[in-house]
Amino acid sequence: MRSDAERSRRRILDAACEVFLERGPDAPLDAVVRRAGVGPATLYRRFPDREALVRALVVDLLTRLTGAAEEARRTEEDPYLALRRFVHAAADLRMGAAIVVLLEHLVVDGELVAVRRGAVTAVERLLRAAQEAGRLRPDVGTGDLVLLCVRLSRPLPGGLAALDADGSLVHRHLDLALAGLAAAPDGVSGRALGFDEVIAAAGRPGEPAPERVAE
Amino acid sequence: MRSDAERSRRRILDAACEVFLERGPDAPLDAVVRRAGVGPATLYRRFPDREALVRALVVDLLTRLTGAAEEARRTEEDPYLALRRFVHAAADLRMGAAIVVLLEHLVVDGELVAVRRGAVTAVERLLRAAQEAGRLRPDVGTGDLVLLCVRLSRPLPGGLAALDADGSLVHRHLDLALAGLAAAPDGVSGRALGFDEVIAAAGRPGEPAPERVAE
DNA sequence: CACGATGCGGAGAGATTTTCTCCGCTTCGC
DNA sequence: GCGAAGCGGAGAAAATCTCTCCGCATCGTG
Repeated sequence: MRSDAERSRRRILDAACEVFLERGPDAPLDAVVRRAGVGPATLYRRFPDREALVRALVVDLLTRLTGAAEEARRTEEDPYLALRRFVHAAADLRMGAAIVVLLEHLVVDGELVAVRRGAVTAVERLLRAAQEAGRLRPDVGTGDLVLLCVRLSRPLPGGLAALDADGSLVHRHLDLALAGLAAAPDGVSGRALGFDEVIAAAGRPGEPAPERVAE
Repeated sequence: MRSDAERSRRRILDAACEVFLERGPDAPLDAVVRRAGVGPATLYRRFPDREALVRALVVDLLTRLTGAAEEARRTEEDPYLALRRFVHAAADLRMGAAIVVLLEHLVVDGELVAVRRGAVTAVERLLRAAQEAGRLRPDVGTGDLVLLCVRLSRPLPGGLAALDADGSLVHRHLDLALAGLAAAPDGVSGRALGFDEVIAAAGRPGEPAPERVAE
């Protein structure tokens, strides 16, 4: 692949990530094109239809996410700090987009299942280590962690986004939430949420579709 | 106003709240109509244009929000518990919508300023009381609180929304975040964010428009 | 209970937005 | 420098959105 083609591809994926985060998975591809600063033809040449783009984006993000989790585990001694480092990295990767986009209009094929499993495993390992070290309250699950990341890493709506132009506010609020996840005196309603439950929910967009797994 | 007209109005406002939260403030009014289960003519009869609808929604939500803050202060002895009660009530009111919608396409007129000031004052009073009681870390501001509410009370994207069909997950995650806001050992990056900063950001949608205050 | 007035929903015209393709020019890699 | 691959813009076709007209239903009152 020629270098300019690779550059275009990267630009399109980055733009798609932001646009899908801001406007949902049905956002016009035209908006992606504008954000990426490329011509429409460039997008449609590389990604024949919406599904191809979405699939490429999800694989890209989940792969990098898994990498971030493993790197955090290698880099930090303290399991809690490792988790924290990972969470911040996940926010920078705009983890929310992977989820937003994974959920709708996407047939889950073998490749996707594999990539997803890699990410799930890596995150579960991080969380469990932090809990076993007693640095994290035991009544939170991986699902809680992921959903908090999704919620906190989505861009703020409208003009509020300007408050966080450099992304530092996301990190501040992640820190606050992490402080809540650390062993803390207060009781919390509900029960720990597992990653598997999140995945199961991801499979059924509205009501109808069951987890559409091809093969 | 006839009783069925009142019912329609309520349905439309509730639907608009959800739709704007899910799809942003530019969501087609057609979607609001479908969600509300009314005919298009009913919406356009009651609200001549998008602005009228948005304005009515914002006033409605901010008024109820202020009421919730004051009620929380009256009901709970402990200032921290009062704050907590309020935050949960705000989530139920889908506070995010007020903000999302306030930010764009809305000329801030006298009525809006008044309603907004009422809400700001009530919330600041709650937060300050909790901090003075030493129940809340001093390095968080009203802006932090509001932004966390906005982020946590927005509906989860796509199929994930099913995880929180009854809204209990929002409350669980608010509890977790509140535990982080309570006086806690961990350091947090950044500085306390004031409410006024959020409001200022609210005024400028993208880059261009200054806070467009009529009168 | 019946009547006048108010409100409602559906069909659909017109405007706008979105998708997707063709083609002449540019850029890359050898 | 030359061939091939890639790029952007213009624009047609399709889909979506906005908003109105009108016949029927519902409400509140006498």
